[in-house]
Amino acid sequence: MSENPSTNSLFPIQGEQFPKSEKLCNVRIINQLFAIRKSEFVYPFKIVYLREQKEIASKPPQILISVSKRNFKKAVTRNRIKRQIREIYRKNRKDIFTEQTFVPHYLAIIFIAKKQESFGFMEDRLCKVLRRISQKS
RNA sequence: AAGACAGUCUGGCUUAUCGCCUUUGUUUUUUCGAAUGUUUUUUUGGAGAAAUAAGGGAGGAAAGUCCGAGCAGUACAGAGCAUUGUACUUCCUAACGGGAAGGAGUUGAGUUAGGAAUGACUCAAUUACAGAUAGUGUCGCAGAAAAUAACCGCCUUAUUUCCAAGAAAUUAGGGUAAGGGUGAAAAGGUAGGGUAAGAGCCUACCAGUAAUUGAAGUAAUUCGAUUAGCUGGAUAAACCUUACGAACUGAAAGACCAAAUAGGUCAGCACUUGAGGGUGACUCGUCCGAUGCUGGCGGGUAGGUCGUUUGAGGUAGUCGGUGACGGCUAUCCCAGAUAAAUGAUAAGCACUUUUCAAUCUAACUUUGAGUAACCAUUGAAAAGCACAGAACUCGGCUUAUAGGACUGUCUUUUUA
RNA sequence: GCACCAUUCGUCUAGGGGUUAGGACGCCGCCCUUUCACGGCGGUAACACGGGUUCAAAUCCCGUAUGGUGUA
Repeated sequence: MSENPSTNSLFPIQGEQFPKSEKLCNVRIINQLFAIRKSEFVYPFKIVYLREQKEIASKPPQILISVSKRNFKKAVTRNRIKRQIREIYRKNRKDIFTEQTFVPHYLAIIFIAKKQESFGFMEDRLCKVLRRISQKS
């Protein structure tokens, strides 16, 4: 479609922007997402995803990030983990989701671990899970 | 100078790459309305999106949700009961259970008076600090007795036994708080008089209570005087009494806009003799025109704006006040998110600790010099760099907190 | 966000100013039995933490920590 093969039509202009339309806020869709429960797991991430049938994804997926209050009591550490996960997703999604791969409509990234992990470790593992989802058909 | 304790203030910095939220300006674009106009338009206003430029973007506790207010809705004549909170005095404050200054009590240290008990003064810490003589309740164990004290003891009267009298003993009664190994607490303390034995029964001194009253102080209270009965345990963070206060619910409060009650089905009513709708304040007129209205069942929607960040506001100066704090003047606008923004990564600097090396020397071995601790300086490496994230907004309190700065008190050492 | 409750042996609990802090299940030892189980006897082990009131606190009051509940 596009002349330049490096550009991705899902994330056309500035590939590393993260506007509000890519965040999942609707309560009904969240309930639907967790009712269906299609998921992948690689420590320390569990990913729940949903793709509506008969539709080809033309928009980038909406995501939500969840860190349990039970495992991390303090708001400061929860906020930091969520920010790190958001940065990893923002930097790497362009390479993972393209027109040729499987693109879900909605994603929930859940952090399962009981202690904080290093940024490099989390980046490696999160890319691995997202690639596994993108290989599906 | 070091350490401990208490209080006040502060709570890292820089660069690069990629981002998030918000305010304002410009450009492009979508949509809605108004005017002009009628193939194509132009002007203007509102709302949304994108790009770009500039500005701003967590705290001293944002935390706990322990108090007090603003604000909003509901209720409400007034007063009382019930429930519940507070409690030395004066002041500060919008208000407070907060704060300031003062008073009193308790504890500790020092000085001093004294034979001692103890008193006086100074300093520090601390106190939910009204009432126990309005009433009710409770006070385990021990102890005679735990709050209307008589078990033992002491004294005495009557009776009986022995009997010259007295003494002793038995039984019944009376008086008596001086004595009785307890206990957290034992019915004012000491001395003298007094008595059958005793007792504030009386007297002196001391402690305390009540009433009247003088002086100082705004007051709490302090220093005194007179009289009285002589004395009345503790507990109100037991019930309670007195005084003062509290209506209830919380921004998920509340206000507005948009969307929605379509189609279906059941029952009733009206109707081509014109139902109903548009235009219009209404009627007439005119246009559309066959189903319309009411109720039930069932079905369906759940988003946005305001509230919301200009406020008992901040900063600086100055004046008043012992102080909390207040007045005046100047100046500034300083987060506003909504399943949760204020960041992520990398590098460097600063700070702290540890280790190593070098310099410096006390000292030692010895007389060529060598080995060289502590402190300090320089360099390198490693580790650490607190507590913690706004959710309508303020005033406090409480709790957490690496490192740094300042002030006060106490202790130790050195010098004079 | 707001409102509220609880914390006692390893577990579930009683006790609401004066007890040796009681009970059940568990664990340990002994007896019973050829052995195990059942049963009997005995033992072990607890008032979340820090202050205060009181002669005396698991209990009353204040603060902290932890866990939980309700609320659209």
